Amino acid sequence: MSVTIYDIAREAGVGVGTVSRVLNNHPSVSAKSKERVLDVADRLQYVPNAAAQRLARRKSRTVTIIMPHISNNYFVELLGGVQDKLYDEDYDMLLYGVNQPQQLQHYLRRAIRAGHSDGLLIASLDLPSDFPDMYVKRNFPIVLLDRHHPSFDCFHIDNVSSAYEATRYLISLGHNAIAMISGNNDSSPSIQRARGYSTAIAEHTHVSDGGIHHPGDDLRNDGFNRNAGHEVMSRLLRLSPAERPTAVFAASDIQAIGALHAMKESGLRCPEDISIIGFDDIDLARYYDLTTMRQPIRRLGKLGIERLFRRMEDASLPIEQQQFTPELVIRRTTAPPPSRFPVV
Amino acid sequence: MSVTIYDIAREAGVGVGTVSRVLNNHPSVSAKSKERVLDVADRLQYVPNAAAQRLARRKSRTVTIIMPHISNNYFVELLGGVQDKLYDEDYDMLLYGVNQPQQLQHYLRRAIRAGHSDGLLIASLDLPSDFPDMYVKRNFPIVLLDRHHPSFDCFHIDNVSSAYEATRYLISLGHNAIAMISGNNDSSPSIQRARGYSTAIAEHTHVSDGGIHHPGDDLRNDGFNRNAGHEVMSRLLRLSPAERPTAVFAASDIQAIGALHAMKESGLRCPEDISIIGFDDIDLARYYDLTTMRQPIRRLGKLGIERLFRRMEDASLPIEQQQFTPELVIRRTTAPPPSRFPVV
DNA sequence: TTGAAAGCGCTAACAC
DNA sequence: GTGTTAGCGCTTTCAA
Repeated sequence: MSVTIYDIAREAGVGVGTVSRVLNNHPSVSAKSKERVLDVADRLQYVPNAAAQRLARRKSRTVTIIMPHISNNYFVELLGGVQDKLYDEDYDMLLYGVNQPQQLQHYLRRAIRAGHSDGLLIASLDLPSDFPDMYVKRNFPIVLLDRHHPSFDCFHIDNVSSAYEATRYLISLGHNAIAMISGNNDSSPSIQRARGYSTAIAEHTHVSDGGIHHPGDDLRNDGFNRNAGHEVMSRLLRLSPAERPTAVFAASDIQAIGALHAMKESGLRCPEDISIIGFDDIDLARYYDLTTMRQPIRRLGKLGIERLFRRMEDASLPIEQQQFTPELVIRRTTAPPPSRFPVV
Repeated sequence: MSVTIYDIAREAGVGVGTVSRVLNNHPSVSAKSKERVLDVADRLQYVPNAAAQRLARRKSRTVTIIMPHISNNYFVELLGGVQDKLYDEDYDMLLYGVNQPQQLQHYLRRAIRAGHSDGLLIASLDLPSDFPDMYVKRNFPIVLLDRHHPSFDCFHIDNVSSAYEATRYLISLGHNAIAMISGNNDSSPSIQRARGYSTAIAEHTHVSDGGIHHPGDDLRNDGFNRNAGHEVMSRLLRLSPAERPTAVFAASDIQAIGALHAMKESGLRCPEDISIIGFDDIDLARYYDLTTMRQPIRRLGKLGIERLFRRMEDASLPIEQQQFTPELVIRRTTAPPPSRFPVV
């Protein structure tokens, strides 16, 4: 049905070896053969069969990326850092979006099949406990982003100290009734950020802890989604003004944005009534003038993919792990607290 | 190096045909063989070679998606509608993000190679003029999203009539000095929306056309970006109050938001001083209380991928083209014009 | 039901 | 330099 190198060989009066050599720019072919082959290939509109190439070369020129279901700007940015490199290297990108933990298992199995892809980038996903063993043994090139594991190359941030710093900033503004909007209780960044928050609160005894609040309804993306932020903030806003925190630390920008919407719906102003600080500095944060902790998201993506290429070349490389420290970006959703007992 | 069906066949004392049948759940195998093969496969930790399967089956179980460089919520939504279906069908998704027109050519060539993917979804991208011929002939399954072309299945919206309606709405509010913030002059939605605008203006002779203004600086994403909206609006605001339009139609929400920021910086209020209507109804629109034309983005993605699967099953299907009509969503950035000659 | 064997389309080693 | 040939690992037809 479709034209193969045998067709070209026959038409051009050469062997398939020569055709293959020409098509792959192998040096040892005469100019004459080269021209003839190229001519015929062009005339026949030859297009190589990708599956056959993969099988024969034992290389797929494809990289698999597994990340939470793309429903979120964080991943848009991460991918941005990855795509350019792939284009430069002429590699394809196979993308899996994970909704539920079970899917991760499924995708992992697919991803490491021979002939499927040559390397794997896993972002923002905790590995199943039985996973590392199996894959470390296979020695399949894997790089982790936004997560840490001793057996793999990792590029991630220090969640604990960043959350600590974010909370400290609210305290430094004079807030002494602070609460946290957290994510799902079993995602590691969520846990780590909560720990940083708690440490900061504990160190300042004059600050009352408004608690760490987990979303109940929408747990997509580990609770790092807009609905979750909206839901939790709505809960906080139902408290009496005296019980209500004057500042809130959201575990992610996208939740902070949900919280901002909840405030707006309740007729409250940010930062006049309640200050909000987020985490990540996704693109949207700028639009919302959101104070936040900036993660070098795009940079993580870029470093990760570059490392993956190096590892695909040389599987015996020593493991590389890099931790980054987010920086505080002050915008306009944080301010000193309102007086709690206004003159009547 | 890695274990093949030959290894399994040998160990299990059967032929490779039987192994293959067992692995593919072919009905005619004895329970005994089945058990033995499965046992050995499990013990040897067998994983099939994807490239070999593709070559032999002449199917890749992969769908390619080409869209503008993902930098934008629009595409997050679109992909959301696509991924679920792919998971259900157990297909892989190969994703290409296009930055510059030349990349599109490159990706198209890759995508239609045999053994690469079984179908192609192209979103929000104008096809190169020489493309259709080549691919129509090959009969490769292709579905277009957010664009129209007579030779392919298409799911898109009626840009002309929506822009017309948006403009009419401004006129109905009493505005008679209106301008448009447009995108890059060679993207088709940009052109179509400008046409709808012009038609509406032309039909109302008492309305003075403030012109169609294209961004000069930032042409990313066809000019559908925040900077572009900001830049153009700033230009309009430098006009004297008498020359200034009282209402503006922005070709996209994201530009409208840039325009809103420009107004704020100039100390002007929306809608009191100038009304603004956007286009798309992205997530942010709600937050900014932006009046806009709502596109069924997620739905387009879902319909597109479903159609693609049907076409992959049956390439001889007649072409299906569906055009949707965005709906007007009235929020709070539009109002009747201020009196143009206020009493001093 | 099952084994043998012929592809799928390409690469690469080998001999000339 | 170039043709021939043996894989790559799997599916599927054909006989038995």
